[in-house]
Order: sequence, then C-alpha cells, then structure tokens
Amino acid sequence: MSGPIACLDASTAPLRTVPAPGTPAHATLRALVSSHCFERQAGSVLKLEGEETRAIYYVLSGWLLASKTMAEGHRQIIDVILPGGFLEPASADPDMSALEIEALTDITMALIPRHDWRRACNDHAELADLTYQTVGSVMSRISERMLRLGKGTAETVIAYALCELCLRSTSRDLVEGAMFHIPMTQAQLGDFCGQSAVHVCRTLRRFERKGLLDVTDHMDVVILDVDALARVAEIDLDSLRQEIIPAT
Amino acid sequence: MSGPIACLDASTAPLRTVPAPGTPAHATLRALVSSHCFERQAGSVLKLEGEETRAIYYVLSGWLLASKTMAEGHRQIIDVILPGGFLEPASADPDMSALEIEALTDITMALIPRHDWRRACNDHAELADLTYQTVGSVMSRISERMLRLGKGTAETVIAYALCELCLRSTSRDLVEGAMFHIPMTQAQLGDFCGQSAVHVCRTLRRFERKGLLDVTDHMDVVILDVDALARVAEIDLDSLRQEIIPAT
DNA sequence: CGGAATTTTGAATGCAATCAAGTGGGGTGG
DNA sequence: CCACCCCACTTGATTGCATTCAAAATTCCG
Repeated sequence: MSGPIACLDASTAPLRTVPAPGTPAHATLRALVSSHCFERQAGSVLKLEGEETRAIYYVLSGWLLASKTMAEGHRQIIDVILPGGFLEPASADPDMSALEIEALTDITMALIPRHDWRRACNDHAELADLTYQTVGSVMSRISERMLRLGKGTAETVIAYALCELCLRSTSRDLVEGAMFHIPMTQAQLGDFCGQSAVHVCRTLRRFERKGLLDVTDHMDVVILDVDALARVAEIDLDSLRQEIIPAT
Repeated sequence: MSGPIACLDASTAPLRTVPAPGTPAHATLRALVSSHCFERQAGSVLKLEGEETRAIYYVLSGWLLASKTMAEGHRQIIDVILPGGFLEPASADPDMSALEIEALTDITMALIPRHDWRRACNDHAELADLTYQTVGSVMSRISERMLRLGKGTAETVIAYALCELCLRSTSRDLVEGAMFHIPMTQAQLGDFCGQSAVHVCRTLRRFERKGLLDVTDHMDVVILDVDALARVAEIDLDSLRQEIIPAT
C-alpha cells in the first residue's frame, strides 16, 4: 500500500456544520483536514490491531470500519464511521491501536496527527466540543449495539443496525418508503451484528415477508413499516435519534 | 436518595499515579475530586438512562457499573469502573446520559462538573493525557468484550471477563494461585457477559471441573491455570495488559 | 462469456435460554 | 436461640434459536 495521496480539493468535503463555517475553529479544522487528506480504495486496510498509531481518522467521504478479530477469523465490527465522523483507535497504550481500520467503500479521509488535533482542541472550544460530542455518539451507539448483541435476538440486533445506519446515513430521518444504501455485504452485516452471514440472509428475508422492508440489489433498503421495524429493534425512534445523532 | 455527602478525607483515595504527586496537575485533580466527593451504598442508582447529566463520574473506592436495559428487563452491563477510573455517560446530546450508572459496591466517588474537568484538562496536559488514556482504555476493553459477545461462546466471554477483571483489580498481574474478589452476583456477571445467570453458574462449574479456577464463597476467584484460562478467553495476556491497562 | 463472490435455501447439530425445583447461607424477628 | 424468609446458587429437563455444512442460484466483474 502506498503512502498518503494529497487531496486536491478538500473544500468540497462534508465537514460537520459544527463548528460553523466562517469561524476560526472551522478554518482550523479545514486546514488540518486538507493538509492530511488522502484517498483509498474499498477494502484497503489502514491499520491493524496492535500496530502503532498516533493519529485521528477523520472521514470526508465514504464509510470506514473498525473491527477486531479472534482466532479462526471470527470478526466483530465494532463501529462504522460515516462522513464527518472520526475515530482514534488508541488503546490504554496511546500509541497502540486496539482496532483494525478498514475502508468499507472508496474513501476520502484525513489522518490527523493526534498532537495537532489536541492542540487545535485546546485553541478552539468548538473543536473540543466536537470531539467530546463524537466520543459521546460513538459510545452510545456502541452501547446500544452491545446491549442487543448481549441480550437481543438476531432480529433485534439486525433491525437495530438497519435503523442506526439509516438514521445516520440519511441524516436524521427514518421515513417510510425512503431508500438508503448500505455498502456492506450480508457477511459484513453479520460481522456487525454478531451473526453468521446465512442467518443475516434468513432474517432479512423474514423481514421482507413480514412487510417491514424491502432489500434489493445489494443492500438497497426500503423501509416499509418504520414502526414495526422500530418495535422489532426495540427502540424509540426519537430517543435513539437524540442519543446517537449529534444536534444540528 | 439524599444529596452528595461531603467526603472528609479524599487524601487517602487512590488517585492515579498519573499525574505524579507533587505536580500542579495532581494538585488540581485532588482539589477537583475532594470538593465533589461523596459516598453511596451498594445498589444505589446514580443516574438513569436518558436523564440529564453534566458531570464526570470519578471513582475513588468501590466499583461502579454502567448499563443499559431493554424491554422485559434484559440488561447489559456496558462497563465496570474501578477505583481511579472515571466515565462520562454522555451521548450525542452532551446533556443526556446514554447509560444507567449504579454503585456495585459501597462506593466513594466524585461527581465532577464537566466544565471544571475540561478546564482542568486545558490547563494541565497531564490531565488531558489522563482523559485520553482513560477513553482509550474504556474503548478497548469494551471492544474486546463486544468481540466476544458477538462472536464467542459463553466460555470465551466469561473467561475473558474474569481475566479482564482480575487484571484490572489486582493492578496488572494475573498469576496462578492469586485470589481476587469480584463483587458481583452470578446474575450480574451474566448481565456483563450477555448470558443468563443459570448459564454463568454452569460455566463457572465447568471451569472448576476442568481445573481452571476455583470459585468460593460469593465470587472469590482463584485462578489455577492461567494459561488454560487465557486460551479459553482467546487472549494473549501480555497484549491484553498493554491494551487495557494504562502504563505506570 | 467465464470465474469468483455473494446470496439463497435446506437439513442437521449444538449451544444457551427458559422453566422448574431444590439447596444453602445470612439476616430478622419472634 | 430458633424459625423463617429471602436471595443466591445449583442442577435437571426441555425448548428453541442460530450455527454449520452443503449445494444451488444469482450477480458482479474482468
């Protein structure tokens, strides 16, 4: 794998609306991002578990995936990061990555040195806010998933994952009939939900038969009955949105 | 439940060795902690899911527990916090708690207003380091658990949980024959490991029969065969220590 | 068009939940 | 002091959900 490729135009990238454009914080963020910006193809592994790490992974476009693997190749996807999101894969040893980081799709992203990021956070309260808010979002969506992983049925976990990804990828709405695309195979969705690929398939099919949703053409999902799906996922849509989706 | 009770002597509390005693950062941490210090009984619920929160939960002595609950009372313990550890239960909405916080044992702790904490982190790099290191520790141990919750057998999850709690509570060592106490019932351990209480019992009994460990008298655990236990947990002890236990 | 990866379906196995009943210890009140 | 109760733990039996294995169908991509 080659080194970072300079990104010609980071200005089109979907920087979060927080901090607001025009503010010094926004300018700092933009500068940080564009000076460390590069692209990768889907499937590229950016960091392995246990490797040295000193940077923040900031996603501009595409989806990023953080996972861990056990013996026999059993893998659990710990989190998926969407444009505007970021993650530091550090463990208790700040220089060691606890996670494997991989591009789920073709991706544009920035690898910002931890120190630069922290300096920026010290200088701009809005960036510190953004950081804390992101940590909160990550923690709460991981917690929701963990709850269902531990105590839910396959239907519950998978329905939740669909709701979460839909909410996050369609920016805050989950309406009947809206289509959204999940750039994951059923096997990957299985790794995300702690299920085998076969059972993901069966479960999606069952959802279709029940009229909850429609899955066409490689994970294009149309939710047909939001309320029923939310019931299966055991969520309250509004509470979940407040919990995992940053305001504004 | 009554309000916070002033803690007469926080100086005996096991403040982390980072920042080092004598430094300004240490003094600031001590001041923050002792001015917000109080005690609670085992079982006290300190915060409910969805409630407002604006503070960091810093544990001085005793164990704290963060959990989430689904319909029908199915609960998952997301994390356990030991003395010297802390947690902010905030979600994407920084003022809303994503977790329920509960005292697992009688506990001495400090509830430090987020703003004071953040100001202190801005003033003292060591405190910021401590914060990032703690976030890293929390994330990596949650990830390890999540991996096994999703992809491991009951034996793997439970063996891992025992190793993690032993490593953390006996400060970095996991030696044969050492006894340590886990102040949780089997039902709570089940909520931690995504298993039913009944199955936790069976699994612990099986471990005993295999000579991996001994569990006596309400969760006093003696590990008899560290290597075998680590093998069941699918961990490498040294890697895990580096990953989840802060250095020094 | 051919090969590889993904999805689908069937059948069998096995792990863990649930239900149910019984044991044992610690604390309380008579 | 003893009886009782409550809670935690233990063990057995049954049920059911999800995995695994296997094979076919479909789609993607070069």
